[in-house]
Parts: sequence; structure tokens; C-alpha cells
Amino acid sequence: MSTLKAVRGTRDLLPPETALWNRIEAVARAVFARYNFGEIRTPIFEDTSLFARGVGEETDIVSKEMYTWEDRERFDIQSLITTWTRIQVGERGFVIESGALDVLQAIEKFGVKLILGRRNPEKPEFVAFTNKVTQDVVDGLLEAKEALRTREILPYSANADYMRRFGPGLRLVIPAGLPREEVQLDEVVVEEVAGQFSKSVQSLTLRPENTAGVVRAYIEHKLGETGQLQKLYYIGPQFRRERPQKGRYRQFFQIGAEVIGPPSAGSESPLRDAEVLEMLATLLDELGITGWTLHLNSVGSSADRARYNEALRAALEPIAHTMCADCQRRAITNPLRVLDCKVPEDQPIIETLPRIADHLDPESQQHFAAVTAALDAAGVPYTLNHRLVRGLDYYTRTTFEFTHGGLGAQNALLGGGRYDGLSEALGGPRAPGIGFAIGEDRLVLTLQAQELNQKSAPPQMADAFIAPLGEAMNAPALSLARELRHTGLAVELGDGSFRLKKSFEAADKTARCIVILGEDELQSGILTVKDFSTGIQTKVPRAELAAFLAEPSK
RNA sequence: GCGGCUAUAGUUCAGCGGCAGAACGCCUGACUGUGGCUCAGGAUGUCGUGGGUUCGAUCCCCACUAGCCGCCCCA
Repeated sequence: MSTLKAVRGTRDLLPPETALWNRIEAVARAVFARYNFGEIRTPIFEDTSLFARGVGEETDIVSKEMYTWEDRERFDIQSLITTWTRIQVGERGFVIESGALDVLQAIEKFGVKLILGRRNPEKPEFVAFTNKVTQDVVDGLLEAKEALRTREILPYSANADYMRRFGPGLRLVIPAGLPREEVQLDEVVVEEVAGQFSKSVQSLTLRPENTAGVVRAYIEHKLGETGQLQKLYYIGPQFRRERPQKGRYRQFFQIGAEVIGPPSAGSESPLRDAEVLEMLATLLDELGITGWTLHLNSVGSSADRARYNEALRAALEPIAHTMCADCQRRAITNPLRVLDCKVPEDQPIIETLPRIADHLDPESQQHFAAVTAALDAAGVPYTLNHRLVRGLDYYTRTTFEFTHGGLGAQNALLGGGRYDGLSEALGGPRAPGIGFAIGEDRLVLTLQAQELNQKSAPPQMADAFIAPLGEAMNAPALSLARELRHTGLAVELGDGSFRLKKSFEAADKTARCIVILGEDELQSGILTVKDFSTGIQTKVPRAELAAFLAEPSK
């Protein structure tokens, strides 16, 4: 039997690597706090249509990279019951039975009294609401027929046995169009109920990104009604079914933030854009990421973008055939992507293509000019990159990306932009916003690479290792460890079955000091402490031990 | 989803159509309550999984799975 492994594109994060993750997240939280952002935690899965409407139906993310499934629990049996009951109670006035508790409750709510097969023992009718015809159901029905033939009335119970109470003329009701599993149905009348019961089956999706979820929450909780600018950050896993690569996983982690609110709160101001970018520069600096580059562009309003797309398409039409195969395809399917082409031969051609900067309306131009002016004033370096076009439909005006060398083909550390129309697209109020998402996995890779170039960080060490001498010392050792740990010291606890030599070896790898606890020490209350960095061995009274260990060793 | 490379001990990796290897790490002892250095000894394992070729496959072939690199796309 093969052993179970983490599924493709997912991985375990283990110590000591997790220490780096924690440090990154701690720095991010601290920076966000200084900019007055608060944390938001949205569900890890959402209604699929949120992403279809938010991220864009035609994007690769939505069209082929999402983990989407139909939530069976949300099969709309209530709607089936409602329809069926209306017909049966109204027209035929008969008995309804089901064993599923939620069904029973639903029926009761509908005002139908449950009668357990008594109405017409000679010709009882059994109605089971189900969305699947399984062998279990059929077996139950057949048994029920037998039971009724012998006039046996079985007590009610809310499990599969309930079926045994009914006999000839059994009817099994299923919604029209649902598959019948491989069963023999000769003995059972299967009646289909027409209706739109599958319409309400809810499609769920593991979030491929978090902005749509945040905006959904903004709308749902009417955060716009506060009149305040909402500054929200999140840290958490996202999911995309892509081919895994270094720095690209199927479960990956993003640290992101959004500034969103009604226009009256200043959400549209270019100052917000500049502030977010300045915050990102600060965050990367404080994390110790060196050599990042901020690429900046404006994609204008959605109308600008549409106009530009047409201009690009028109410009490409006569010349696309001279370009690489990918570009020829992109020229038709997604002209904006041509700008991302990395084939050297295509570069001169791309330089001649129209630029989006020339297709911006005056407001967008002004907005962008104000963003860059504020960045200049704050001294945040950036590179204008008119070829930076983001892949998500919701972006408008300012778009940006921070890149870092040494990440290979996945060189973007983070990306983001303004999304002035997203809230409306999701059925919410007007709520312009700007946000970003940092690829935390890539941040980790970058920092790990930098640490390799410099001296490797010292592994985290406990303050002390308690070495009990002999198993009789184990219990006193735990007591001592508890004492020290309560003072805030990090303590590793050895085992009395270890020889002292082994205790030393173990201690040297996990702690700064070893505390020896033997009969002598226990009797006298004077403990033996050896500091590994200095090699000095000291006798310390138990009462002073915590203070002694707390002193940083030189 | 497409193409290329890779998969051997806990780790990093050699290797060869005929008994499975090194280094580091791990365990034991030299050394009964004093580690690091040293010395002696020991255990490493379904050679990714499943087929095929062969007298014989860890090695050659095929498929699958996974990782890495590139493409697509994107954070």
C-alpha cells in the first residue's frame, strides 16, 4: 500500500521554516497596524458566482484554475417537498412520510400531519423524497411492502427502517432529471417531479484570491454605511489549480490589504494609492527584502481599457503574423497579453504598439499624475511600465507590481491595483478601492535566498535544558521546568534515562544552558548550570535560577 | 493544459545489467555525574509506483505519480 502524501501542489511547512513565516506575518501585522489597518478574515470558500462576477468569467483563474464543487447539502429538497406537497395534499389528500429529520421538519412546517401508514392499510402509499435512488432506498421499500403484506405495523424511527412500514403501491419520488443509480426499480413506482430543484444547488469554490471576498463582506455588512474608509488586511491561504512550480503552489498564501469605501470618504483619492504603495515599500524594507522594483502603470477606466483593447487589436492585425506564435494567438484572444511577451525578436514591434497612457480619459490621467507626484514627494522609487497590465478584470486606473530578481519566471512578489467598479459588479454600492496581494510563499523564498547569501541565522534555542540524573529525578525535573517556564523562559526537558553525556549532546543542540538536576542538587537546592557559549559551570541556588538563566549569555 | 529535466539512507548526492555506496546526521562504546575534538564499532533503504525486456533490472523501455525548469497564466 502506498503511503499517503500531501496532494500535488500542497506542502507542509515545518520548523524551523515556520519561524520565518511567523516573522513575516508579525512584521506585516505591525506595519498594517501603524497604517491603521484592521484584520478581516473571510471564509476560505465562497459562492462560485462571487469569483465569476468579481474576478471575471473569462480570466484563466475562473475559467480553468478554480477548485469548484457542488455542495450536496444544499440540494433544495425543501423546494421539492413544497412542490410535491402542494400537489398531493391539495389534489389527492394523502400521506407523506420520510425518515430524514430535515424533511420531517420541513413537512411539518408546511402544516401536514404525519400519519404513519394508517390511512389506507390496504393501499398505503409511501413517498420518499430523495435526490438519489440508491440500492438502500429500494431495499427499504421492498422490505416495507413485505411488512405491510403481513399487516405488521412497525414503530417509527428516524432511520432507514422507516421504509419498512409501507407496502404495495410504493412510490419513490425523485426530482426530474436526476440520475438513478444502478438499481432494479421494477417493484417500485418511480415518479418524477418536474421543477427547478437543481437550480438551487449551490456551487462553491475555494477562494483563488481574497479581494472579491473582502468586497463581498463590505457589501454584506454594509460597511459603506459607516461613511468611513475601510482599511482591511488579511493573511491566509488561497487556492488555484495551476501546474505547481517553485513559488507557485495550489495552496498558496497571500498577505493583502484593501482600502475601500464610499467616494465621500476619500476612497477615490490618488493619495490612497500613493499611501498604499508607500506602505508596501516600508513593509518590504522592514522585512529586509533588498533590491525590489516597483512597476507602476494606469489602465484607466473600464471604458478606457475597452477602447485601448480595440486600438491594440487594430494595430496588431496587420503585423501579428510577424510575431511569435504565442503573440499571434494573443493578438486575437487577449491583446493586452501581447505586452507581456518576452521573445526578444518581438520587442521592437511591441514598442511601436499604442500605449494605454494615450487612451486614458482626462480624469484618469490626472489621477495617475497625482499618484506619481505623491510618490515622488515621499521618495518612493518606482518604474513606469506602460506594459504592466493586470490579469484580473476588476482593475482600473492604478496598477502595480513589486518584482524581485532571483524568483525565476515567477518574479512578482506582489501585485495590486485600483478596482473602482468591483463593488457595483457584485451588486453593491459605489465603493472605489485599491488593494494588493503579496505572495507570501515568494516572500519566504526571497528571504531564504538572501539569508543564504549572508550568514545563516542562528537556530532558535531554548534558554535552558534540564537534565535529570536518573529516572527518579524526572518528576522533580518537570516541577523545575514548570517553575522556570512560568517565568517566561523557554525550557527543554531531558529524560532521566539519558546518560549525562547524552543529555549534554541533546542540550547542546537545543538550548543555551544545561541545568543538571541530580540527587545532590535536589537535596542542597543548589543547581549546576553550564553555559554552552562560555563553557563556564556555575552553582546557582534554585531561587536565583530563573534570574540567572534570563541573563543573556555573552 | 503543453514541453524538458529529475526521483537511490533522516539529509545532500555518487553509482552500476549480477551482494546497495559516500559524506553529513543518527545509535553504541572508549568515558559510572560533564557535551563539542578524537578513535573504534553499528543501523540505515520496497533504489518514487506499476508494468515490460532479460537467466537476472536500482540501472534499459513504457505508463503513472511527484518535484524542479520553461510555456500558458498569475501573487
